[in-house]
Amino acid sequence: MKIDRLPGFREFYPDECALRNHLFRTLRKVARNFSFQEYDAPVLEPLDLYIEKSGPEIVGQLFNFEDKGGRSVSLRPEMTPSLARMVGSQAGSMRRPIKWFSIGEQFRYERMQKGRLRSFYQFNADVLGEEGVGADAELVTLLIACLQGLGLNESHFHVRLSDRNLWYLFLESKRFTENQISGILGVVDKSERMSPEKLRAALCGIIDSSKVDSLLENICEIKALDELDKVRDYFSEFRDSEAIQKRLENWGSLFDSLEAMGVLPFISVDLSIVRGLAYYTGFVFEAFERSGKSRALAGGGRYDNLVGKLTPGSDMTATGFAIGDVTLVECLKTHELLPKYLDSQDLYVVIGGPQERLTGLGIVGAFRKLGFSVSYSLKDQNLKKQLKDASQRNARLAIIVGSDELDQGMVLIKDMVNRKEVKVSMENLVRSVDAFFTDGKL
RNA sequence: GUGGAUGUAGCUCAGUUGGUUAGAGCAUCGGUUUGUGGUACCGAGGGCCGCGGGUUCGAGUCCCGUCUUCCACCCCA
Repeated sequence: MKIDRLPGFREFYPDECALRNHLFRTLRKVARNFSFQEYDAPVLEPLDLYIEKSGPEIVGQLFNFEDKGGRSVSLRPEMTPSLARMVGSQAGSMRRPIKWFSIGEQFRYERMQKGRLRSFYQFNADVLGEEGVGADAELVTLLIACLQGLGLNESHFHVRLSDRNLWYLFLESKRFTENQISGILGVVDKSERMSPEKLRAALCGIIDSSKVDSLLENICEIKALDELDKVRDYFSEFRDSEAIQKRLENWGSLFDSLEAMGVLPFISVDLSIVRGLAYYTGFVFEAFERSGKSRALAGGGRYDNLVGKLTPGSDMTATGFAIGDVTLVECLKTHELLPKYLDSQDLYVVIGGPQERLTGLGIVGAFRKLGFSVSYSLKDQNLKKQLKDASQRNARLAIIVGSDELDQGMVLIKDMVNRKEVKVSMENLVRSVDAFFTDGKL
């Protein structure tokens, strides 16, 4: 009986696995470069962890079930709740700021479409225990460095930066209630893909209809602010709101940091970004392809209340982001930024015939002990076949162990790229190969 | 969860208005007389035509169901 894999789950054949490892390797390197520490957490968690964070509606998107002990559990749909628990329960004893990252598989029970499967990997980076904009700047910079590390530059992507706190203060100054504010922000989040009539209708359901027109106007104005100076100008009329003025100072300070770090060209001010769920409390950002075609490459923001909510008594400010692998790989593909030879080896030992086989195996073993990646034919084959194999497996050098040369205590080293061949004695073999891999000369 | 499409060798696809043993290219493996590689030529393996029903003398082809994949909504931590 043929048994298919579960819908939305992925198998990684060697090429795809090599690609995945390339991504992870690069992201790890950049994260360490920023002195973030790697952590990991369970793949399976109590269902309540996610309900507590996001509300009961979330269960519809979870890969959840009951285990044999009758516990309601769920595969993790994201890393943040587990992170918040880990940090929260040791909060008192951890040196701050806490700069952590992880790379892990996440699961969501959803209908699949382009860029969205039921299983995917996320790179997560978070800074906890630092409330200043220094943490926000560090994360935005890290996000940009991660994408740059994979070969993307400012012509490929940008980071749209917004501020949920500024929205909140603005709407508060317009005397909307807490509930209305979160409703309005939900509408702002969808406004890009909503017709004006629907937008109006949605707002009518939340606030007094007499206020809808002026609010719609405000929303349009604010969404149009695409530079720091315009944001400053627009909100400078709120002189009486100390909070808004202080917030503008934060903006200035954040931009100064981003400029000093050399990432300002990647930043687009865009207050239409407010991110779906309500727990974000400050700066939020999403990375997009410049073309604007595909879904977000990455997203994140500040969530100062979440740790305390999940671990009462351990309040801790936090900000973080996640990069998903599916959209990222799509993006790298369209820009032809995937490495060509992910699978290759240093050496292929070509064995002339049955008489030379054991000598050849000795050479294979010796080079493997020295740390080279070495391949060879597992059965006797003629030279032609073996060289073809070596070439198709992207071996850099072939070592040809033939009877004629062996009689003189020699072997041939062949550069598989430019087809040059030299004869060296067995004693000099290791030295010659070493030399080739250090200075590229045979 | 709603709606629309899709499904034929490992991959990309042909397959006439239903009609004999279902085809091609690429890939794989073997060979072109046993010491030199991405080319050329020859050959081979490999398909319950997604699965299950139905209509028919006869179904890859038509009908229904189901699953898969894809697209749009919903949602997007």
